[in-house]
Formats: sequence, C-alpha cells, structure tokens
Amino acid sequence: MSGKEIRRSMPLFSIGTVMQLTELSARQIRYYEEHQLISPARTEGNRRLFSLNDIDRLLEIKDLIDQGVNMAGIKQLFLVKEQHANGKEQHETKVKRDLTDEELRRLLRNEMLHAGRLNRSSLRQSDLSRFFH
Amino acid sequence: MSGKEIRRSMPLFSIGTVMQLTELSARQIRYYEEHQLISPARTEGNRRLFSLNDIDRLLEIKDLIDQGVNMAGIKQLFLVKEQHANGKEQHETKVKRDLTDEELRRLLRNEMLHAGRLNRSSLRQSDLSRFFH
DNA sequence: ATTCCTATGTTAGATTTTCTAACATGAACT
DNA sequence: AGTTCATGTTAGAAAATCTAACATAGGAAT
Repeated sequence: MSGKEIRRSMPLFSIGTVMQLTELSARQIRYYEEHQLISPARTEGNRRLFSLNDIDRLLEIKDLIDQGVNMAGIKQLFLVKEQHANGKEQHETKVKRDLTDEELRRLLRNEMLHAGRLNRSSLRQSDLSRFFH
Repeated sequence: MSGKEIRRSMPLFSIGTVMQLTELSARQIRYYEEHQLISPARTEGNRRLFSLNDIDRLLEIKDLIDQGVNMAGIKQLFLVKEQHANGKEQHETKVKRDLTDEELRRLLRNEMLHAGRLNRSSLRQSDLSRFFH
C-alpha cells in the first residue's frame, strides 16, 4: 500500500508536540536534523512540521544514542537499513566505499554490538504507530 | 480497547494543521468551539491542541453544515449520537425535553433527511483514522 | 594533563503563529 | 426594514519557533 506511506510521511506535528512525544529537547531535534538524520518539512513561515516517520526515526535515534552510537554511526545504520529495505545486494561495497578505516572499524563494532538492538528499535518504531487507530 | 480511545483523544495538532486537514478556516473552527461542538485541549500558553477525535468531529460538522444543519442541530445530533453510543434507552424523552416545538420540528426533519448521511459521515469519520497506519 | 570534539544547554533577537475581541457583511428569515 | 447566523477581516498581544552564537561536561586523542 503506497497510501500508507503517504500518510506516514505527511507533515503534521509541530516541534512542541514532537518534543513531548519523544521526550527530546528542541535542541536535540534540531541537532539531529543538522546531521541529516531527519528532514522534517517546513511551513511557509519556515517552522518545522514532522511526520509520523520523522517521529519514529527520532525514537530510533534516541534508542541508539542510549546505546552509545554517535551521529555518524546512526547515519550509517539508517543508510544500511534503507538499502536493506530496497533489496539492493551490492550494499556492502557501495555503502562503505567512502569511509575511512577508522570509521569502518567503529561501524562494524556498532553493527556487532547492536545488531539485535536494531530489531528492537524497529519494534519501538511501531510504538508510535500504535498511537493511531 | 480503551487504549485506542486514549490515543484518539490525545491532543497533538495545531490549528494550522487542522485547518489544512479539514479545509476549514480558523474562524470556523473557533466558532464551532464557541458553540461547544468541539473542546480542543490547550497548551500552557493557551494555544489549541486538537486530537484525532476533534478532527473527525470537525469533518462531521463540515458535512452537516454542507447539508444545511445549523449549530443547534449539530449539537443535538452529537448529543443523540453520544447517547446512542452509551446504550441509553430513554434518550428520546431525555434529549428532547428542553427543545422548543420549532427546534423539534427542524431536528426531526434533519434526522429524516440525513439519516443515511449520518452514517456516511461515520465513514467519513474514519477517513482520517485511515491516515494513521 | 591538556587539548579537541561531540552532544547538548542556554540565551538573544527576529519571525511566525495563534489568541481574543471587535467590527463588517451577505444570506436567510420574520 | 430589521434580525440572526455563519463567516470574513483586522488589530494588538502573547506564545512558539527560528537561527546563530556562546557555554560546557565528558570522552577521546595527543
């Protein structure tokens, strides 16, 4: 169903509402956007408008940060996840082509440590979905 | 499920969002509140915060207004509906006790004319629910 | 131990959004 | 012609949000 996707990506929530829903500060939310972990829509007057997907992402981010993953790690995890969702097979090579050795090591360690967590994070993701209907 | 009720009554949306979702003007929304057709929550700073239920109600109101029902009529219809939902049997007598003859006639006519519509309105009501997963 | 970096807090000033209250108005009714 | 209803419009105030800048605790690197 593509309609579902549309609904979930519809910009509906102000940052104030999102703060309460996620228990993140405005500063944190903006910082995560600055690091391109989310890309909320904007009103004509430049105020952020968040979708359900944005909120799910923020909850995932919160989770990952609790487990010690940093911005770069989260970004890569999202990339991997996206590629996985798209059923691309060459992701291993493609994703990691432009990483330094250092980053690569850190990433692999994170993937090891938190492989199981990621799935839990997906469950957590549905927490918010369950809020609706 | 009472959890569902809680979710649907959670104050989440600013008036700007609701305006777009319902295609009603701020003036209209406030006017309907003034006539107690909705009772949105408020932030600490007194801004309105609407729930999914509020939005469903607004869509119903819009529908009824399109069919020529006025504020008083809509209020009574909501009362009847509520009573019906609560499985009260004496609603016929109780609800209409304090209506003038005139109002009663108008109400009955509306109920006749729009009995089928009201159900459609209930379908319409789920339009928005479908927005969320 | 010092320095650097990361994630977050805090503050300031500007801009947008929303609020209430008041006045205006066309349509329908009396 | 005068009312009432539903809505538009305007004005001024207050709240929410924005960006940018500076501050800082805790870890990481040197």
